[in-house]
Amino acid sequence: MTSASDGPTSTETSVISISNSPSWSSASPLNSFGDLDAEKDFPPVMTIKGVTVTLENNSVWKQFSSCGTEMILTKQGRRMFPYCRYRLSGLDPNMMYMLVLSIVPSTKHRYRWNSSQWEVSGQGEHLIQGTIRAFSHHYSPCRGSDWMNSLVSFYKLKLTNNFQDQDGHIILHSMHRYIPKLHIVPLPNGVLPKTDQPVQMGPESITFTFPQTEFMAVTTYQNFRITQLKINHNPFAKGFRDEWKNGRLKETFLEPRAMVSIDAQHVEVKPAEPSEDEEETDKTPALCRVRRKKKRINRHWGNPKGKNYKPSPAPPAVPCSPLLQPELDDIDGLLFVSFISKVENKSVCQRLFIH
DNA sequence: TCACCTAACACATTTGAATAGC
DNA sequence: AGCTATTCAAATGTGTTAGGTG
Repeated sequence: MTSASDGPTSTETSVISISNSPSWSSASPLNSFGDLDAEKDFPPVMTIKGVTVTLENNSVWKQFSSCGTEMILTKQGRRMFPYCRYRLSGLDPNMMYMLVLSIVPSTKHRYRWNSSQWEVSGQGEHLIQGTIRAFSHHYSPCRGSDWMNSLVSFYKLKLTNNFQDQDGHIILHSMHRYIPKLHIVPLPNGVLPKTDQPVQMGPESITFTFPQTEFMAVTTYQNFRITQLKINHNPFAKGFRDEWKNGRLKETFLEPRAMVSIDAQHVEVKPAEPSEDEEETDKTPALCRVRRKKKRINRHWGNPKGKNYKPSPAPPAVPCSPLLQPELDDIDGLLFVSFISKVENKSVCQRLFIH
């Protein structure tokens, strides 16, 4: 296997020519957009040309998409949550493949949040000269057998609205809708293209798009229900969960006219993400965004576990390809291995050329 | 005034170096 | 000396929110 360091570094870019255009998607499961197909149950498994890709954390994506997924953009780059995690099968075990994630606009419009839902506010920003960045999995290229033996997680991918970004993050426009696309690019020679050389996606290349992963890029969360889901699912936001339980924020946020009933299935918390433990989500009535206009609260977060708190030790790793340095993902009580190197965890960003 | 953006903030988690014990 | 376990601090990832900008 080629180590991650063999690929382009975070500051290097290459160009991938892709024959399938972003094709403005009309399909959207986003309730807050008022789409008719919001109730569709998008399958977590797709098979194209004998290659099957499973959206491994589909249950979480479904919960988010039912509310209208939002992803925060920051200048320094923000990780996606939920992130794209796939399981692959049907690849040629001995063939080398590149796995690339691109995030393309799913509509031509710019949006604005109007009390309880998104509405079109005008023409969307154009792609700069038809090029967008794509995130190459840092173990690319890798043998088909290696990709198939482990989960493929893109959780290192970061989103930014900084168009001068030099860190290799995916650059998006705020208040625009996007959808991630997974590109599987076979490399018959096993040679990673040079960073300044276009990577031709031939007819054997495959692109997978899961409609439930569509999201709105924002700089501040607009839909209160999304904030609640993020807090409930993301371990790094655990510190905010108590606030929902003790009702302080509930009282602060809730205004009768803004309340929207929340379906029980939308707040159901399943242990699907690396964190998810966990107690049932508060059945807090959802409401549209109400910005708090009050003095900053001097909060006492207080770690109940005290200074001596130690995170639980990582369970034993599931055997995987000896070529890969495993990283554990704890999902649904099971352990999976994803291609993450603690040593070489540079994000690899490439430019994707769309014809 | 409004919509949107930015940066500082406080917390949780992760990571790795330092230390102790065997 | 070498290995393992424990402790601690720094780095990083979160959502919050006051204030800035156009």
